[in-house]
Amino acid sequence: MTGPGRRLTQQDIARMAGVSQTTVSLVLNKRGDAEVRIAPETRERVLRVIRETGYVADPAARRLADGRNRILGVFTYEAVFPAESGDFYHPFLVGIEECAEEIGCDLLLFTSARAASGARRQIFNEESRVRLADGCLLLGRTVDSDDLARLLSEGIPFVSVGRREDAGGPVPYVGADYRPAVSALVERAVALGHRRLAYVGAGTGGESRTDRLRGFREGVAAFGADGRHLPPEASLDDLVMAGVTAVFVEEYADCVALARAAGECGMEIPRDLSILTLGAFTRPVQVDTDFTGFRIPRREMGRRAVQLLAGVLESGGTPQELLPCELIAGGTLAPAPGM
Amino acid sequence: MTGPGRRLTQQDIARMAGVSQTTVSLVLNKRGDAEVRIAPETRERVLRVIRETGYVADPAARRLADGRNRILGVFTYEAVFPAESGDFYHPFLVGIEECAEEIGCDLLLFTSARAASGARRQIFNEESRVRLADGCLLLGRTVDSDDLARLLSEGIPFVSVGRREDAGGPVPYVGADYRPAVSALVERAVALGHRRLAYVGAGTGGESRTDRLRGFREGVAAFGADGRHLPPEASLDDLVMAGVTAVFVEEYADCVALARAAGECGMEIPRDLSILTLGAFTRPVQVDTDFTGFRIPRREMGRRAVQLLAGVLESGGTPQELLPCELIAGGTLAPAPGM
DNA sequence: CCAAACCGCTAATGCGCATTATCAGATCGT
DNA sequence: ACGATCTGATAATGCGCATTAGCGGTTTGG
Repeated sequence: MTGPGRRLTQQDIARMAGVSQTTVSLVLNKRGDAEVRIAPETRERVLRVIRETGYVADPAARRLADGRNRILGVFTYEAVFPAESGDFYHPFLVGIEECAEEIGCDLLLFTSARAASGARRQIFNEESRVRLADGCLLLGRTVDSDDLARLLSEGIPFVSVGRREDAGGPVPYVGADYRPAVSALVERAVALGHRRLAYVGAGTGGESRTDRLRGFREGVAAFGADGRHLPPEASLDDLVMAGVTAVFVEEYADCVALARAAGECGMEIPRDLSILTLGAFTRPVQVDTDFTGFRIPRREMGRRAVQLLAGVLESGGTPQELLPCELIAGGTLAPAPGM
Repeated sequence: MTGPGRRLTQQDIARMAGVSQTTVSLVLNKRGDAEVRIAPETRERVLRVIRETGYVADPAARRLADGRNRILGVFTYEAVFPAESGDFYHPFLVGIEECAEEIGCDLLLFTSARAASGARRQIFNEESRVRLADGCLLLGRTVDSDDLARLLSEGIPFVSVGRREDAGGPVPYVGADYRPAVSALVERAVALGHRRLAYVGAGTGGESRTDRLRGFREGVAAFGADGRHLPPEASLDDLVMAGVTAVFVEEYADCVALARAAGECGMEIPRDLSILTLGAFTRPVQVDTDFTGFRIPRREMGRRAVQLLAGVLESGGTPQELLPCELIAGGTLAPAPGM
């Protein structure tokens, strides 16, 4: 095909086709424009040369000239590919990739964004390549609010995967709708006779946690039950002492630990205690216990985030969307003891 | 920080610091150069403005001017994030991301490279953004040899993850060293008294398969046994009839199927038949048995590929490297019946 | 019959940066 | 005191592309 020499430019193509660089550019971009006309014959000639040489425009130059790239940046605060982070990002990425492919965009993963000290990643570091992308997707359990503010003030199009509070202005996001999901779980528990419920977990440290706790409280209020909030380190004893019959556990890991502790005390789940998880179901089938809870629509969130970002790029706006969580019946919710 | 207006350029910084754009650029790049001198005072003044404004250079312009980006392209022939492809790419990506982060590079995933018809991806499509990256990593069970040839002839730095035969020239790669691994498994089997061995699988269609088969044949020759090659669709009966006592199965899925079939016939693994897996994942499957075989060092391959690519970018060359596979004892290899 | 519209194309310009060539002033040597 | 060297900075240029203004030449309308 082409020799090993310098890469082809539009200038080269122009020479070969006996036209100007402008014409090549026009043929390449303005397919059937009204303003500028190109004779069909000329167009064909140019296209033929392009085809024969396999010319491909330099994306950097293109970007510099017109400010577009069809590249979406993906920023995360931890490593994307989970060696140890429990496949947290993975389902999101599946959705993101699917959708990016559909709309013909490439994905730029900002893996280099570590702070020098090996601390947390940061978006606007010295060598940041954010501006190479048309827009960005933000992933992470929590996102630095200063980063959000800066993104906002710089007018960089982005969508956060996960709901975010305002940060010097409304933040575009697609999140999981935890509140009605948790509330619905509370409703089910109450319907099965549970009257003393507990939420075990921080309930703070990120919108997703506060949303869960709010959903719990709303559910308790709406369906009439006693609901208490206990810290993550709450023991099984604490629960039993308080007469709790259904526990809503924020962290999945705590959920498993609690079930194990119960087993060791001779309690049977869910006969003696109902346990509901409000956390991650990465692989429902792999797990030994089939907890009652809900599924976070991670993949759909990824897809939707790309769609929303595309929309922002097209016509601006500040989309905010919450996707429903699908309830999972599971096997750890049973009628309250004595019902 | 900065208003919502146009993004900052070096020109802006220059104005604020009362110097020329050139000076800003020099301060930014030539840290302590001998040719061009900048007064410490001036340098400080410029750096201060940069710090205060949070200026970040436009990567596209940078790239256009000096031809570097610190971006590594990642090309795959299927979707990277496996919803159904059995997590094939994932371990590679873990290693790639780790290492890219270490050397301060971002990753550009060419997700948009689908052919129009939804066919196979192709590197050099009309909108290819390969040239935005300094170099590329190629992932995939098989890689189009025309693509390789073009990559080679265009002088685009790249490293293939997986060994590749020459394609109009030697191909830089890091692969798994299947031959000694399979051969070593053969040795173990022979040491346990097995005399009639079989390789079940295509043995063609990609270097990794041919390498496995060659390793098998070499092992059989070296350690003195009867080794035959059967197609993937070979049945359990075929094996039993042939008096085979140890099967080396190329495809992991076939491995599982074979074990199941054996179980249904009342055979006990590995008492009546030893089964060894050679670890080619093409089709997803539920893992349940702990097969004897070896571990393909996928993560290490990813890491190493990035290192090699960095080396190529630095100083050229055509690295070719095979990484050892770690043998897995597993529970499906036992002494031959009657030993 | 002349001005206005149209046609197909190109020269010129700018995007933001890195780099080269050069320049004005200070310092030096003899 | 005057050319030579050194210092610290800048004007100019180019990377490859997209875009705008405008050019000769032909057709049209009144």
